[in-house]
Amino acid sequence: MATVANLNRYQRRREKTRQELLAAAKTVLAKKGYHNAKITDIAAAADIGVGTFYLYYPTKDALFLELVKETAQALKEEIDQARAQVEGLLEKIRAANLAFFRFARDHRELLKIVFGHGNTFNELLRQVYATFVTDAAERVSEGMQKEVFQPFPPQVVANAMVGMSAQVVSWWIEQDGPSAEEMAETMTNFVLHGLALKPTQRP
Amino acid sequence: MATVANLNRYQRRREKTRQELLAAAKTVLAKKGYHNAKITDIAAAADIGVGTFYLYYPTKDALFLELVKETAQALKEEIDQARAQVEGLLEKIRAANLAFFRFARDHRELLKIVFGHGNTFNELLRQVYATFVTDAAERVSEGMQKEVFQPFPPQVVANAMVGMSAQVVSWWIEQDGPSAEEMAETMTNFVLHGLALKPTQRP
Amino acid sequence: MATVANLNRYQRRREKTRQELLAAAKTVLAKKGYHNAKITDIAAAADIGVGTFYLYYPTKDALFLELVKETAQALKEEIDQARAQVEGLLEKIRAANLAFFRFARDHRELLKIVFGHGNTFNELLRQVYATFVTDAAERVSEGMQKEVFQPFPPQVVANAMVGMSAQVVSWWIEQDGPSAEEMAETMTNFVLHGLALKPTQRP
Amino acid sequence: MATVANLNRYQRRREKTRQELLAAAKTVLAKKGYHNAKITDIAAAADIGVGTFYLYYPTKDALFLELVKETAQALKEEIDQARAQVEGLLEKIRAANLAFFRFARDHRELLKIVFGHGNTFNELLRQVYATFVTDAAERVSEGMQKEVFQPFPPQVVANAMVGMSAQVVSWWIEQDGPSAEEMAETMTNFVLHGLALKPTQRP
DNA sequence: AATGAATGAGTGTTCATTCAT
DNA sequence: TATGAATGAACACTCATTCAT
Repeated sequence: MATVANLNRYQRRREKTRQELLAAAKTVLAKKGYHNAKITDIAAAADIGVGTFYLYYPTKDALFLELVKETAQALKEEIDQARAQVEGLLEKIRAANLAFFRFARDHRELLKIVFGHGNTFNELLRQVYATFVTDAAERVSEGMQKEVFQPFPPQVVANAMVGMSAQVVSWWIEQDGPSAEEMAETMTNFVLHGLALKPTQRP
Repeated sequence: MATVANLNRYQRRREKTRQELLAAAKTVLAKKGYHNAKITDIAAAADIGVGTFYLYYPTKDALFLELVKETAQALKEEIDQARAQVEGLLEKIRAANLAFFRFARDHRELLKIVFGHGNTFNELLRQVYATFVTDAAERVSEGMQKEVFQPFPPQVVANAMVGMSAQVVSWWIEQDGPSAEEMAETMTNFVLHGLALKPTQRP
Repeated sequence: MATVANLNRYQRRREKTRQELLAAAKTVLAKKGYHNAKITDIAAAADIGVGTFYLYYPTKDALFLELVKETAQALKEEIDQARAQVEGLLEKIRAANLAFFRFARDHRELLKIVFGHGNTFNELLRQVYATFVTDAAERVSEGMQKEVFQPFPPQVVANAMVGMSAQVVSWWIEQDGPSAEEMAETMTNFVLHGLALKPTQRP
Repeated sequence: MATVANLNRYQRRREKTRQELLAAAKTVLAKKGYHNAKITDIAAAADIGVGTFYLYYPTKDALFLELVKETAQALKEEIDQARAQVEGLLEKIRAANLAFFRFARDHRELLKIVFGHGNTFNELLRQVYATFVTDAAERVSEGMQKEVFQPFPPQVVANAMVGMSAQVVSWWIEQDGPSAEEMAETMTNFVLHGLALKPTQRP
């Protein structure tokens, strides 16, 4: 009994500290980014000693890893659940997207860690992407004015186009897969006409 | 005259060294990534002294910045040019995509720098993205088998979907813009039906 | 009575824990060496809490000190006893040596702690000594073949010579005693002819 | 020419710093011992920056290693040379011993590093050894008074006996070699009668 | 008496940048 | 202009020890 009680007491304390640490880590990482967030900062924010940090995470990387993995895991679960609630592939996509953005809305902080600042590298990428997004947005707007494109929010679509291009190409350059021409064709069709076979059930 | 000739000689030498330096930097950065590429490595690869490096670039970041900006600039020019060659917004998109992938094919090294490894951070994101891509690819394949989706290469579409989601959401969480519901709606429509108003001129 | 019984019980418990702790410490220290043996390891091996360790020893050093002193004490007692059993100085030396090696045989673990690994410093010394021992062993073997030296096991004699030299010199460099020449003379004579006045009673 | 001159200039600078660093390291290590000598101390003593230290030695251990190995090497060379100068195995032993103690006299600092303080471990061993040495010295003195032992300086012989026992036993406990009884016999004979076959040429 | 969570001073090492030559 | 030796601030991590329970 005593032993059980003791264990529980220690466990409770540990769990409490763990929670505080995690919360502090989230805040600090979201604000400063991985590289600028020093262990000292995190420990200070959690109001614990530096050494204590290392009772919970073996390295700084490990903390970051857990945070990112946990976020990804949580997001995936939300999406899976949302998808399971509805019938039909198209409906599932709609549900997944909704879950995704709701998750983002509710966990801004976590996502800021994942897409985090505080890194020369990321800061730079952000700028470069921004350039392309701006450009894309103009083209898209133009297309909408001329009534060639659907009336989407141009910013959103522009970001979508840049994001998909970047990801696809960063995957592709490591591949010995399709030719540049095939890739371009695929992407063009996908962007213009989308995934759905029948252009019907648009709400 | 002699002065001019001298100046030219010096200028030529300077320019030559700068080029060698840039070339060496590309190689080293592509191989090791930003964080693992030390100034010493780059200088050694360019066969110049460390001190000399700083005669050409004020900081390590500056070099990286130039490299990335230059890449972005070159890419943008290629795309703009390609776009200018053809008529019609849809055609322009096709042309842009083609230019984009051709550029990627011809400048793998540069792109590897931009999407570079050698960074705990990026390695991690890569993994996380990979998880989502795998998942997405399965859904997409399923939709194609059931003839609900267009017959695209699933890998490509999956990467595209993950990339666009990540970019859009990372833009959105910094915004005070559309609600999660609106975003989800937009993205769903965009993914399903694409940008084009009329689903006609599919080749 | 009850009080005495209680005290005894507590004392007995305390003594038992102390013994377990000491035994655990011996094992861990012998295996890992002083520097690599963490208090946590020792406590875990003794199946007690870290804090409990400090109820028995004020510091890590104190534990080590006790262990070494205890070992030295035990060894000394064995030797003294053995010496007391026989008559004659030469016999006493023989008895002491015998007791010494029997103690070593029976307490390998303790001696390993004293001459312990797990220490950059000691590892290094060990190597350096080994070099000299190897060299000495060769000379000694040569002398035996030429029948200039007694037929001892060369390895043993070589270790003895290196060990005595190291100890003597490390004592001497702190001294303002005999000159180098005198020291050399003494050591040479000691090594060649030994301590005994008459070279008789060799068995 | 210019290149050669440059190289030489840099090389000269490097060599100079290297020497200063080495000298400073010797002093600091001899005074404080390995563990208490911080890189900062050594760098400060050499009047260089911390970073500079690492231009010459990859780690703190490496410095220590080089110092010890170098010392051992130098000592060995001196001894070998001295030995080569004379004929006869016994004479060679005498010469080696002389070289050894002269080296010690001339390089106290280096030897202090090797047998260094500043280490709980060593401090302790020193004490324990001292106990045994004191004891041994008494026995030896007694034997001399009774004219059973040669008239050696008791301190020296006592240190020699403790040193050889420690080294031999620390070698032996790692061995599957001779029995305790054999070891004791060997050591006794060696201590009493020495290495030489004929007890003649005593000066 | 026993526990183990918490502590934080202390240190080896890195590397972008500077500067005397 | 070119060099590379020198710099030192910065930081992650360790672990013996304390102390509230």
